[in-house]
Amino acid sequence: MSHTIREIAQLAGVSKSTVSRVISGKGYIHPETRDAVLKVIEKLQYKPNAVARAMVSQRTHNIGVLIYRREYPIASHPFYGKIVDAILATAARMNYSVFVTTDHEMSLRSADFMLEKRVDGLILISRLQQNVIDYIHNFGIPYVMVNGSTDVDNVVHVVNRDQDGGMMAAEYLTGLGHRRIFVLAGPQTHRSHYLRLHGFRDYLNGNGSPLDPSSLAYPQASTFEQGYEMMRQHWPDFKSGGYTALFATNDMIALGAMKFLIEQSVRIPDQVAVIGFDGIDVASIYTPSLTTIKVDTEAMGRTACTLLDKLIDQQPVNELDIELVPELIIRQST
Amino acid sequence: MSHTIREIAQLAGVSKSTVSRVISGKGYIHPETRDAVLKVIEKLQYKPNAVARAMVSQRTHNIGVLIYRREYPIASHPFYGKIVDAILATAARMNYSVFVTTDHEMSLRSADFMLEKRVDGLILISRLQQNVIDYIHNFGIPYVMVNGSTDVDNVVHVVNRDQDGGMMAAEYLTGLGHRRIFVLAGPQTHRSHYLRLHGFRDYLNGNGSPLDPSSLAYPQASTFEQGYEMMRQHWPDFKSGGYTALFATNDMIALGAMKFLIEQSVRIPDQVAVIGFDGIDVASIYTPSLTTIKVDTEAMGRTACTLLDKLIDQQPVNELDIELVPELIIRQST
DNA sequence: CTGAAAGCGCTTACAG
DNA sequence: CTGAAAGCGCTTACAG
Repeated sequence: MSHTIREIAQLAGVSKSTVSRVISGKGYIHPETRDAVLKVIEKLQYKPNAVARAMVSQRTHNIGVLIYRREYPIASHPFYGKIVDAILATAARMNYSVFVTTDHEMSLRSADFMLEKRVDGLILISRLQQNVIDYIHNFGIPYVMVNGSTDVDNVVHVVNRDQDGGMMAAEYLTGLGHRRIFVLAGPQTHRSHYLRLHGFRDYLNGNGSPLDPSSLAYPQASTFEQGYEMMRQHWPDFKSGGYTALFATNDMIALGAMKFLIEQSVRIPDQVAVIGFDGIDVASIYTPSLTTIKVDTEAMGRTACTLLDKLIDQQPVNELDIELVPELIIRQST
Repeated sequence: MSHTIREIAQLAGVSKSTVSRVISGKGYIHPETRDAVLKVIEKLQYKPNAVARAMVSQRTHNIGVLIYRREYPIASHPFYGKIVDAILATAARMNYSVFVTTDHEMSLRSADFMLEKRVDGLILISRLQQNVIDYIHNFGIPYVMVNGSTDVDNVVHVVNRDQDGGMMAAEYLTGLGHRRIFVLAGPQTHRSHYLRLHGFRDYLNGNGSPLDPSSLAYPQASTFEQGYEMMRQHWPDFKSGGYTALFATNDMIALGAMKFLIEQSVRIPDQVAVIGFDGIDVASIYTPSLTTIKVDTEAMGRTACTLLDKLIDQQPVNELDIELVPELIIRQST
């Protein structure tokens, strides 16, 4: 079982204060006293109770990750899961433990959970409801938003340069000689899908070959199933439209569409080149592997952690909007 | 900012004890007093400090999930991530918060982390080092093992019936008429890979068509890359061997091998049928989608949580070895 | 260099 | 039905 500082003190023949001092390393202490105490600690495998420590220091060394997800998956999400992984790794390095929670009910319950637990800070991922954000904001607890859509002033946002990414995709396809490009754009209420489409469109406009509305379809969700379904619905138009390339505003949609194309015996990339966005793992192992604009999820998680730590420490944070640069990854599909 | 029970008491004109009682709902209390207190609580958006509560109740309502992973990913792992998701969902329902940690250094550091945090219990996933397990065991904290390889007595284990799953795969392929089956078996030091192979082999033996050693290859890791690579190495033998089916002891290996086969223009399932094991998401969206023996990861996570809760509550747990039944999912690859 | 005391924010008997 | 007191396991001034 677990021991207390009191037992250690008794066994070492000193006071609790002394034990506390040798553990914290603060204040002077006689070497012999220290050794005696250390010996007892070692023997009893004593570990200071973090709860008691948090109580007095008003610091839990816990951070909470709150992800908005209407449904499964949460942690294992191909995109957000990577951010969580990066947070986990960085947090561990900084000696924080992390609570992972989801807010699927769009309620305040999950937020309450964290707030009651007295985490030192929060990382909010994805498009949480405004009321949840306001709620957390009012609590005055430090937090950082990752890939969020909402504009709250004076808050640290970590996002991807989605518009630039859209332009990169357009530039790449255009450079490959493609002139007839079909686009599958996910829900435009999502900041990412919106910006990616706009970047793509802007580039084409600037290039003198604007995107025709008939070359654009909107899957209702950014899922594999919707990508497949949308491609199926637009297949007749696609075939007769002379398209040689497909851009989807995320990998899952691209993959779904690609599956449909393969099933129609379309040769990729010979007949149709396909490019996605996100850079999830599946994209790299698919057959053909998917060319994509990769978001630096590792940096997102890492940066979010680092900044949150600064906020917790009340250190100044000079930049509030951190924008990460995506990268074009060329694979078999183009 | 956050308030204390003291402030609430003062504003409501009662004692701290009374406030505590209306919050906990324990003991009698005059309706008017209750209303007055509740009003103040509501107005101040007061939330009891969970740390202080944990301190006195000796219950944190936190559980820790410790996953063994030599490297990335941790939470986003296609298989373990699903278990984590199920744990997250179940834990939330039971009012537990969950810490997610990994043990990649095979050290005791991650365990210490949890132990100091005073979680009420631990869920250990995958093949943690024996010393880590012993260490945790000695601490006397309740824990449950999921998909672990180690045999510790008197501990709750939640596992998949891997041997049965292997038999199911063999039975299915045999039933389809396949007689020449090639097998890619992941590291045999892993309990799962070992049992899956044995179940498969046992069935074939019982069926009078034992597996020839030349029909068996061992990828060094249970990864996509290794599956691809092993298939590539054995391709000459495979081609000349008249094989009509391939069984891999997990989906990632199967997928990697399948990619290689597709690249050789092998038609799946017409020329070669492929079956994996695990039931990860990628398997269902691949082209062709992969037939597999699906492990009930949802039940694993859920069961682990439920049992851990019982252990924490000191309730009797009648069964120590929980074995989940896998399911054959037939898809395009067979 | 060391110890006694107060306090972090709660809950839990114990009186009344 | 309600309040005062003790205590959960630590840390932090304050004396000495």
